[in-house]
Amino acid sequence: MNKRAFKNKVYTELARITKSMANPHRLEIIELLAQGEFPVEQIAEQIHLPIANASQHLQVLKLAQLVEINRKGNFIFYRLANDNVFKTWKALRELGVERIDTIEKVVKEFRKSNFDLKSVTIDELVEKIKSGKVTILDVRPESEYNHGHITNAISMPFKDLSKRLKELPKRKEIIAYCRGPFCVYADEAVALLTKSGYKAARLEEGFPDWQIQNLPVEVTLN
Amino acid sequence: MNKRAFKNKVYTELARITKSMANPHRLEIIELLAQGEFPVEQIAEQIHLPIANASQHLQVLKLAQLVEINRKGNFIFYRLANDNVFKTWKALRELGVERIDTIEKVVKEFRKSNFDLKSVTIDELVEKIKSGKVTILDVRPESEYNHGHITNAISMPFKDLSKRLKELPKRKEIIAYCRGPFCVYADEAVALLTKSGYKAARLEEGFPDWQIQNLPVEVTLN
DNA sequence: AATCTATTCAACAAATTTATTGAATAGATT
DNA sequence: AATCTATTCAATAAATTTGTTGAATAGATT
Repeated sequence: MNKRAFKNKVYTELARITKSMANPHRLEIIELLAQGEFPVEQIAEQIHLPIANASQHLQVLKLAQLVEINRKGNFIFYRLANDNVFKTWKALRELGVERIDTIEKVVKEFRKSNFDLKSVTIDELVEKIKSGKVTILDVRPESEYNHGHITNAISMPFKDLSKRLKELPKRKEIIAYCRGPFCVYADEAVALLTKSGYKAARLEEGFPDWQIQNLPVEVTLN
Repeated sequence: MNKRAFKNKVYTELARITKSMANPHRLEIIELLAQGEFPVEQIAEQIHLPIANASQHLQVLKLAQLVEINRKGNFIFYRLANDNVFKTWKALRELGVERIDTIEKVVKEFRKSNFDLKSVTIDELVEKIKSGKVTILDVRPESEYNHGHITNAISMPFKDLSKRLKELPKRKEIIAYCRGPFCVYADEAVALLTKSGYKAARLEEGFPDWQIQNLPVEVTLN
């Protein structure tokens, strides 16, 4: 094989992988699968897509070896093939937020007009944990919490939050987190908490960003 | 704006950026521009593309704000817009090498059948530098060396290497590097050096990978 | 073995991406 | 001001990607 044929082969393969990510629905699927494993039907529901279409996008990701499957009874669960998939999505996400004004603007405007709330970085949360006085709240659906969460975080899915407010301490600051920087559960939770007299802020990023930094996590066994 | 409209907007924008990278020629252009800035004609020549076609690909990257231009006299020089572009390319590259058997296999086979040589990682090179006994050889074209190189590296573009072999010490180990893991200059250099009785190995990755880790670099002023 | 059901497949039209060609343009240089 | 030239644009055909529909399938469950 000559030099040019070698390069063509390598870059064509890399473009193939890049293409498999280059679609809004597939990026959203990747972000979702960073939370754990899900059957097609749940993925389709989360992403607001017809099942057959979600399945097609999943085939694309599977063919590119970015996701793997795991059959349990009647259901086929999809999951990310490994950490590098999330790392690449994270790099793309950060590139987009930094480079494309539209994204930063849309995120800020959405947050501001709908919530206007405070947020903390992962580093800031680490400091708060060291100093002790903080309650960490996981507002994702319970199955995602069970699959992995920040050590000592309390699970309180957003849909249950209003009923379970009393369980939370009034004095300690509450940091709510969810799937990632574009996940709205944490915004909604902080808005509700603040309105109800709690001191609360959201974590800017999500659980997978915490996990990839090798910060302490727990898994719920069953 | 509601939740779904917000997410659609964000993921569509991120997919737009991803699409702008999702092409073999554009990935190769990004890797080249990680070495410095180049006019269209040089880019086209390096990538083996008609100029009009290279220009079109550059427009795609410019529209996505991944590259910027800089006019000098009659020429328009293209460069990466910032570090995150290289970081994302690096993430994609590592994902590809790890996930896609074809890539690893092609790289290994190409190296083995053509050269069968040794290589060292960036961490290993750092150790070798500490212990003193190593010569670092930059075999990229001189303009790329001038734009930025590993501190204390000697510039000896591969095309001049055979004439200038005598300038190199026989006893010290020589580590040659070039643009990145798919760049062949370093392989060719190590093959020639080894054949001529020098002790040589290539750096697995390239100068931009060194630079992004904040390891010591120099720029040639003029 | 028959049934059930989550998922995939197949086929199609619409939209997008790509390479090629030759002409147009912007902005230096003379 | 005229010329030169590196780069971009415009137009086209071919190839690829996308969403939709309804049927097919594989593998549990009964």
